[in-house]
Amino acid sequence: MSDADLFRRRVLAIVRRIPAGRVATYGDVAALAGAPRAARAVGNVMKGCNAPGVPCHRVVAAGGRVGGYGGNEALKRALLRAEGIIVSSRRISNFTERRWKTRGLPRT
DNA sequence: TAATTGACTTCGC
DNA sequence: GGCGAAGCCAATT
Repeated sequence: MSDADLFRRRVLAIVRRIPAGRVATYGDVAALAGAPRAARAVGNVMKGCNAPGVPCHRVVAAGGRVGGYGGNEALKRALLRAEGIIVSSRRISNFTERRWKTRGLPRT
């Protein structure tokens, strides 16, 4: 078990904790995982999406952008919308409300 | 071990 | 709103 594996496990655990109808950004997940600048690394972990029960579609990009989904970005939008998240083209309209906040403080 | 890649983020044009 | 460049981190080859 290497640190990298631990990081991946941590990311998956965090994503799994995202409640339905809420979304978190790659940066947020990365920060919770212990690497505030590892948004890209989080993306790499999600790419695997090996763990079942992990709603990878609830992880979106910063600024309310949907981000990607292995090429099935349309599916991701559909899943999010099905959970009450309003998505326009590639942006989440109510992103600020639906964002999964652990501290309740938006960045200033 | 080194180089490349990617579901990122931010800034500038 | 769209496109490109630089910076960042971990996984993969």
